[in-house]
Amino acid sequence: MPEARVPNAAELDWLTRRAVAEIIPHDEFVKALKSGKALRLKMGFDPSAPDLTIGHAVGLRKLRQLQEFGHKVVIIVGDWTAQIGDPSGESKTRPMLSADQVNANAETYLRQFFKIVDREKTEVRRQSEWFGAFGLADVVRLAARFTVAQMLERADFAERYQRQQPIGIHELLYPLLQGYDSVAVEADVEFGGTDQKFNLLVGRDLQVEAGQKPQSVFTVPLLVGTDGEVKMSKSVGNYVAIDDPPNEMYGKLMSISDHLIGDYFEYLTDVPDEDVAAVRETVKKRTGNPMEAKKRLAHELVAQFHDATAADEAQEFFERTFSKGELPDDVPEKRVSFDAITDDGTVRIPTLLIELGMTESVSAGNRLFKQGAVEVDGKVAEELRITPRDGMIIRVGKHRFVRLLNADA
RNA sequence: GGCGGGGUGGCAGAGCGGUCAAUUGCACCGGGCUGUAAACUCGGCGCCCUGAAGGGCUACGCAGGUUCGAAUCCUGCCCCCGCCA
Repeated sequence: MPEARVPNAAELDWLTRRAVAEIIPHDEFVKALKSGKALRLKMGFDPSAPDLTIGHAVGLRKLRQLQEFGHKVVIIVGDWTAQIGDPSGESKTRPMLSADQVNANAETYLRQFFKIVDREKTEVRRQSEWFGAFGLADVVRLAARFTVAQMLERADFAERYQRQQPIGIHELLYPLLQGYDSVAVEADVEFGGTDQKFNLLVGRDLQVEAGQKPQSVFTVPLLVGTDGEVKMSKSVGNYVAIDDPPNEMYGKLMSISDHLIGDYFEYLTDVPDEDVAAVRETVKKRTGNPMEAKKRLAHELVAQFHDATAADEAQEFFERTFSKGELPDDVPEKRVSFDAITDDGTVRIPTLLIELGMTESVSAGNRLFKQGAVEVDGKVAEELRITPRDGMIIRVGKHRFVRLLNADA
């Protein structure tokens, strides 16, 4: 039997409390950790939306921590359900995907996944391995294991039922399929956000049915998005992507609501509990500038998802361009043919902005000009037509700038 | 199968023959204030013609029709939702 290192008291506390919402049953999980057996940590994903946000990172970090003790992650590609999609069209989160799309998405997803999780200690499985051979009889047999009342226990089903909103029969099936995945891979623990609790619990029942030891359910808190209002998600747009480049990631983190700072530190960094508590206190009582805490947070996270150098540079970039309003060291350069865009030596600003990819339409460019948002070489443009010059700096708004180069030269 | 409600800009949601490129809120963009936080405030927010005045084009599920004129009325079609069976 593969062995895992047994955590000491402090480590155990860290693993089971920090960035954890709930562990069911808690005692069993702790016992398993202490047994020294390498556990199979299951997590599934839907390959229809392959972009990972730092919200996902909360759970992935936990997986990584457990891997450090020798446990094994089993990641399941939900390829089978993704190819069925959602025929009712009720849910936009389950479009029907072709096999090629699924593969491409899965690859993208895993590339990001392994930025945090250790590939060497991970087993990648596909749902189609077991559902490919499933027949109608198998599905009915699986469904027979549950009652309508049980399904209605799930919060969002209950809510929709009460509000008399439609619930597709197939939607009732998805939790069962996900639960069956646990049987198929013989999971010891399944991970997910708190919104996944019900689905994760289904796995336990099915495992018992199949004569397996039921998995523990491990839920992590849902991260609130940068707007400070609702759960971070790509569709809402209030997210920081794991793949965001350093400057962008740093900037987005600097713009989060103050009241999120504590949670972000707690869920996404290894900063000690005392420090997190101190940050919360500072923000709450306003004994210091929350901006300083945010800078530390942003630096921590950029270092984590990129590296320390990138974090330093992003911080420098931020301070320079936003705090001081200066130009950054490396203004992006854009080479444009002056001959092609000019008319007796001058060019209209909207035309130029489109050429530089700084705006979409002439109308939009005109608006920006009228609003005084366009700066040429550090001065607000007063005239609609300007004479382009090699090396000229064009700035739109507070932080979009380009160094114009003549492609004809 | 019967009865009723509805499809409008990224979303929500007004308009119900001209003054509607379409009220309003959210989101978004720009200016101000600032800590690229929140709050606030001012302006903008289809595309194009000469930055304004002015004009043109496309747009209110789809296709036709009535009318000088339709998002608004009529006909057909498609789709959604609720109630009853």
